[in-house]
Amino acid sequence: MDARAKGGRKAAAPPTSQDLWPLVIEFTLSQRAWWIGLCTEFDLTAMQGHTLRMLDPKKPVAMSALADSLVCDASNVTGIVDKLESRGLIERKGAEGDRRIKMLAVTEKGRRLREQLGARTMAPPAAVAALSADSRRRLAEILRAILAERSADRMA
Amino acid sequence: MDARAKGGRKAAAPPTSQDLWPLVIEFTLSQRAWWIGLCTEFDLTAMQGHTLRMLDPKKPVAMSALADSLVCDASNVTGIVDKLESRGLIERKGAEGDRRIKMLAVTEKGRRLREQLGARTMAPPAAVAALSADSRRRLAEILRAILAERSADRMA
DNA sequence: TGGCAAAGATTGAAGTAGTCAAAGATTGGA
DNA sequence: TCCAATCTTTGACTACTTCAATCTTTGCCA
Repeated sequence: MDARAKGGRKAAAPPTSQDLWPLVIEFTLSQRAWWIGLCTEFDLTAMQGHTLRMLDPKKPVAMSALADSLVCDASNVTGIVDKLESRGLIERKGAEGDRRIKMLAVTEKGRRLREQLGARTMAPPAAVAALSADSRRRLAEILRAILAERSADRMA
Repeated sequence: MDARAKGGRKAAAPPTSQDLWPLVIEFTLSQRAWWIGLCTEFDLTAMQGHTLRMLDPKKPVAMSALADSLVCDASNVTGIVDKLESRGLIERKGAEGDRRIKMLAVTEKGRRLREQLGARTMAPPAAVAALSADSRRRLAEILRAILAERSADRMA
């Protein structure tokens, strides 16, 4: 709305990076509500949804690895996994060589739910589907660059 | 990493919208950790940060309006506002004509903190600053289109 | 004008997430 | 064998979330 107030003509002057970035921020922050709503449809919390999204049915991972993926404390993962396991969506399995480790495997039931969630998540909005091949390539490059920059920051 | 595994040559074939959208999702979900980290630097939780971000120092809003902005329950706002108020960052004020309403005003201390947070939030990553004017315009158009689509969904 | 429904904010209860510190189990190397 | 390191869990505490219930105030209307 601010954008329109400032002059939302169809093809306005190119925004400066100072103007563009707030739009990116607004966009990403607005995704929060969308993701929560989507997960709720599947009776999942946002975090449970993230967790299911991260787990690859074909490749079980350790709890600690999941904690890294979710960028949260290992102790936190215990509770989240508890809930998903009690619903029969995933299960803990002992690791081959190391009995300290619990590997997380997606059950068949979990796999089906995960697939449905994924289908809804990945359905591109019409605005994306309508992009030209060139626009898509550019957007992909930009997003990858920012992602790389961000994760470099995290390492530092 | 999957992207690279699949063939991350510098100027690859344009991604299909089926390929692009997951990247957008990955991007936005990754912002969660970034936002939490940023807010933590200012001793704010993510939600308190959102709240301060939403409040315009020049234009107080009602609690209920804030609840709408944050897409959360009104009862939730009470607690969040309590904490920010106890730190002297915002304050409740009675509305002119309606004594039911509490208007939220940003204090001078809050305004300064908000400004610092905003400066950090809005600092465009190098990847964005480096974009051509044309790329910036395209990206802005895309994001606005998706935002509009999403909010239309919410209304429906 | 007196009464009542609706609106705005708060409270309380219950559940989910998040951190940190400490403990238990297991491993691997000195 | 012993001991430090690793992986997971537990416990205590705070924050966020929703829902139902409450309280005040407002606005309508009979």
